[in-house]
Amino acid sequence: MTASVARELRNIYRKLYCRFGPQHWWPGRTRFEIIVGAILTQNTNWTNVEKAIRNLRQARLLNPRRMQGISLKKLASLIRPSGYYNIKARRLKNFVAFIFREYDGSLARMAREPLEILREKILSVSGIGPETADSILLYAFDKPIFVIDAYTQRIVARHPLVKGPLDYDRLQGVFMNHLPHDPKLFNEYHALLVRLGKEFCRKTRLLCDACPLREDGK
DNA sequence: GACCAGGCACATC
DNA sequence: GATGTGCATGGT
Repeated sequence: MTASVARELRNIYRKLYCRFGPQHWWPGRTRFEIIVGAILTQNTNWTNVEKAIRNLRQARLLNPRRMQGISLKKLASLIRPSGYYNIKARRLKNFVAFIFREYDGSLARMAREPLEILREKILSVSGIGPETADSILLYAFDKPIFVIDAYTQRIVARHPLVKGPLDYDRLQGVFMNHLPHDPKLFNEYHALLVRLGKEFCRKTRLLCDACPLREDGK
């Protein structure tokens, strides 16, 4: 743990918060809706996910019991706007089956599981990788874990903060080893990084002059 | 019409 | 262990 990295991480957070304000994440009404959103947003624009979630809400499928009872084919057709709908339908089914197998269908019971054990179990569900798992842990269950996504990787890669490889676990360690383990902070920080990424750090664009991190970045 | 979006599993070398 | 590929829609 180096003091300079900790200082810079706080500095970045302060700049982002001053520039963008609170992001009010996750955009979901219930724990289950957040879980569904986390799976549906895999490599997909959020506006497409909103359409799919709207369909699920209209069909009254935004609870584990009801989703368990619907056919894979019907579920896939409802989430079609979110893309990869066949795969994502299976992933939703996998997760629902997991909730019933491990927690008798109770998200409240699931929430009582300690972070490390819960993360391990969620990661064992087929279709749930580290980002989806951590999004669920942080945003649905309020567990203190930092979510790393493509935006975060791009932003850090273009900022002289971390040297060396930027794989998921290492990057997550950088944030978690230098910041207090506060779910509220992790929530806002990740949301702000996504906000920054959407505006200034797309795949083909470098940080431009208007970027709030520009002055101490590249 | 190309590119992109809040990934992941699986095949192949 | 690293790298490549399939999965798919809708907005810019």
